[in-house]
Amino acid sequence: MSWMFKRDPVWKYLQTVQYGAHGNVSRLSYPTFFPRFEFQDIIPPDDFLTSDEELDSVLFGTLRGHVVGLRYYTGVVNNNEMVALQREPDNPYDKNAIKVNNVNGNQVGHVKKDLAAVLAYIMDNKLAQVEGVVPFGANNAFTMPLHMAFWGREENRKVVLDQLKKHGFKLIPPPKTLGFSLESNWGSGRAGPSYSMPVHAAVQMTTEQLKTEFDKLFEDLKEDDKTHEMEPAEAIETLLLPHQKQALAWMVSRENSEDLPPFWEQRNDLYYNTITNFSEKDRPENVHGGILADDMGLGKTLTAIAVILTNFHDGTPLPVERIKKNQLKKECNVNNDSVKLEGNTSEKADGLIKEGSRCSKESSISDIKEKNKYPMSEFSSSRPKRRKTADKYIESSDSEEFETTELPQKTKGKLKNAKSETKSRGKGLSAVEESKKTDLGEKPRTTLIICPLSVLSNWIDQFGQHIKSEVHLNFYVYYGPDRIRDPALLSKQDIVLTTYNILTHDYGTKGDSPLHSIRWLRVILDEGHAIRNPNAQQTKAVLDLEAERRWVLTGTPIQNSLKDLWSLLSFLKLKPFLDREWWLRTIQRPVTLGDEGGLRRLQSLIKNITLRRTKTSKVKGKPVLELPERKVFIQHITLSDEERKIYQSVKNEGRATIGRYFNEGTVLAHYADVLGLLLRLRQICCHTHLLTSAVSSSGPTGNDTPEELRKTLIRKMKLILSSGSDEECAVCLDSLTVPVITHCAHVFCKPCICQVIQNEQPNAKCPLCRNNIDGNNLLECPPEELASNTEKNTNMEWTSSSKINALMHALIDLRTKNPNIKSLVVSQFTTFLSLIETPLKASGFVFTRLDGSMAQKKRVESIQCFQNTAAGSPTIMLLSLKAGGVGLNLSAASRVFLMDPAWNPAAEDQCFDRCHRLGQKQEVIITKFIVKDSVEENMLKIQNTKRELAAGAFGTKKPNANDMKQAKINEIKTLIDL
DNA sequence: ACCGCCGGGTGCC
DNA sequence: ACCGCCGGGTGCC
Repeated sequence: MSWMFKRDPVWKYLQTVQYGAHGNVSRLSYPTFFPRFEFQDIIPPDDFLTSDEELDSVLFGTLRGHVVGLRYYTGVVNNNEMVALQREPDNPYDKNAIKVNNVNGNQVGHVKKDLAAVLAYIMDNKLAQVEGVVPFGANNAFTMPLHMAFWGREENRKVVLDQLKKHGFKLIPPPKTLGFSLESNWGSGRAGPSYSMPVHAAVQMTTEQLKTEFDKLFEDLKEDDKTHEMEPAEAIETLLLPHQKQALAWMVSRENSEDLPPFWEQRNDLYYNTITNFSEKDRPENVHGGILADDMGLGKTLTAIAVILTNFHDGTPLPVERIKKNQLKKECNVNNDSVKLEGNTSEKADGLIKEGSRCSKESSISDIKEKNKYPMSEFSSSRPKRRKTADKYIESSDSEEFETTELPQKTKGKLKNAKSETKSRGKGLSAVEESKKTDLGEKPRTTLIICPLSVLSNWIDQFGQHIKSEVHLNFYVYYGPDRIRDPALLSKQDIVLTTYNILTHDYGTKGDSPLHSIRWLRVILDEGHAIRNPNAQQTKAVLDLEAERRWVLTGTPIQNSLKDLWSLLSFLKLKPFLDREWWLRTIQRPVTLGDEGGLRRLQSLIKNITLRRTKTSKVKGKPVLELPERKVFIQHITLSDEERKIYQSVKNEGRATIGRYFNEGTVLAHYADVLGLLLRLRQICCHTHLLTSAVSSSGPTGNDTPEELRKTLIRKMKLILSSGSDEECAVCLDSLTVPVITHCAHVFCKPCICQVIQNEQPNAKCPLCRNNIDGNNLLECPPEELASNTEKNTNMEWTSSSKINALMHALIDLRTKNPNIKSLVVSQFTTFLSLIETPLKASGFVFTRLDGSMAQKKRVESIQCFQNTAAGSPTIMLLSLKAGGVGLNLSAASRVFLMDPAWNPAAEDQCFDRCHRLGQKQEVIITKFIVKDSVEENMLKIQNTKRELAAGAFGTKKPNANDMKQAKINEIKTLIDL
């Protein structure tokens, strides 16, 4: 190994945390100040992730020391290169030992032991984060100087200084200007060039400036490499819009690019990282991928499909022409195989081929739906019929035969096996291609797409829609209990589609994850923000995938926090950010502290690897998308006297209680009760019958007996589940499946939390609050109780409500004016939707329904039924606010009736966008029903505050626990007019 | 000389 | 390490 003598003093940051090469991951966990359920309703969960402990750090000062024992280790460093200090408590010679590693994680040496003695104490007790830079790293045989900066919370400053003093060390105080951007003017020795102080002192930008700067990050469409357009492969049937062609060109160029990754340059025969001053002989791989962060509805799925087919192999598209030419021949092959299959296998295989040769789009879709309708095997019993067939199929076919899902095609679709497909394509290829194929045994050829379950069917549909019918792709939907777990066969596919849950589940079952034993050509994460929680098993499962090209598609990018961006970067495997320390030192902290250099780096990073267009972005002066207008109307509702009476009595009673909490200063401790009251009020605004299903708030509980505790926890869980918030599991970040509550009152999916407990045993901790948890202490929601609640309602004699009257009036009016217009009727309360069914039926409306409780198969049916524009198709969809994912397309509707306001305006907007999206031809009119003089009006106020907050939320220091507490208390006051 | 000084051996934690 | 430190050899000027 060798190293450089010269380097630019570009960014000499002396800031870090003492994470080791792979970090102290538990510090990434959510802050623990409050139980999660207290906030989830009003402050979006993202905020939990952003008030980071590191951001509270201040610079205590710097210190000089020495790295010793260089000759025993291979790690080398340049002058002025950043190094990581890592505790090594198990060192047999000194329990205080501290390793010094270079950016690559190779050990350079140790901190000299007298200094290590005090540093170990500071690091072990997390009194400060110690970060190192080696001013003269090059050409040292035995020792080298080390500069350290100590960062920590203000309250720890004194103890750190005292400790150091006790051992005879004294920190050099930080320059008064600002701590974060420390110019290292410690040069002038013999080992390297000297550095002058920077001409300009570090500048701290104002919040305003920061925000403006951040906005600029994405406004760089004018760059050449992003305005270039590219025609998709011939195999793509759909015409791409200009912005999609731009994305295609950019993505293909990124995949094929041989450029160095951002912040790397070649210097002589070495590759040099300009941020950390690290250099090495091996050329760092560029990310053959990136982040496509276009707004929802700009066609990310189509763009991704175009990339797959256009940059199919070695930078060339899927050869459509040959396939066309050989169409006849191919049919022959298929038939041959069919004969062969018939000989040794079941009627199923026979059916596959027969069906394949002349099946309609419908039958093809239905077959895919067949495959996709089961949830993960763990969560539901498999369907015996199907399983039997598949088993038989696998058994009878030695090993080669493989069930491949053909895409739904407009004209025809096929189901056949991979073997026949490989053969037929082989014959269609040129000699060159053919020869490649033989040694292609090792060469990855398969694209893996991972998406949330909610958009799985969307991907299948879109492949069907956008690819010409004569094109044949080996496409396998790796989903359902019968999924074939054979890496050899999966790696012969062109495309494998699966969900995060399947991936995570397979990953959890050790040694049995075919997806992890394959080197993929390309991995595409749809809705990539799903991996924002670095602790989640799901994230680990994703990060462990091997791939040459990596893409993240996300409609809700980086907006939330820099942390999210780091998750994505670690998936993209962009050096040196795989290790969070370098990310924190060089970008996250500088940016959050308002440092210009940090922002510059962030900018060039984002410019390099992401493409983002919003609905209002322009291509050649024209908006990317010309969507019809969207109008939001608020219709005020006056409650009937009877409703008002009930409302007031509940409100007065609740206000008295909560007023008491305010006086006692225990509002937040009784947050569940506050939520309960608000929930009841919101329900009354919709329909008084909803009230009966509300969980009655029992008084203060001594909850000493286990049974009492159990009841309290179950009550809390039910409240959380029924309060209309989009409670998600903090482990998988997906909707809760089989919700369970821990003794520390946090709700997770049962499978997720069980996994966590298993992994961390014997000392498993709650991912949210780090309290100890025990698999035996998880409480499930008794399903019969949930069921009885809904039954109670259905047994009640139906009556209308002011809101229902208003809705029906509007719907009937609309039908009179234009019977073809379709509407979404949206509520957070599914029981309310049920109540609405009665008058809809009575008035002769054809309607369908979509809510979270429906099985995947029923959802898909419901969506297709509604999207169908044929006469007699439903004109109304009853939609629960959070049903379906971002990808849900309900563009057949042009009216939305929002029956009750949501806490989070973003949730409402997302819901509106399900019909106000690509494909919408009509003006979209949204009506929000808001009860006058009620909690609903107050919710609107809070929504506005939130919108303002979200607009200016980036980059600055996040509110701390106290700020949040105060904000919360203010919200409660607003909500119940206190 | 229970010192100083010399010079060889030696070297992370 | 062109150092520091150790410990043995040595001892007026």
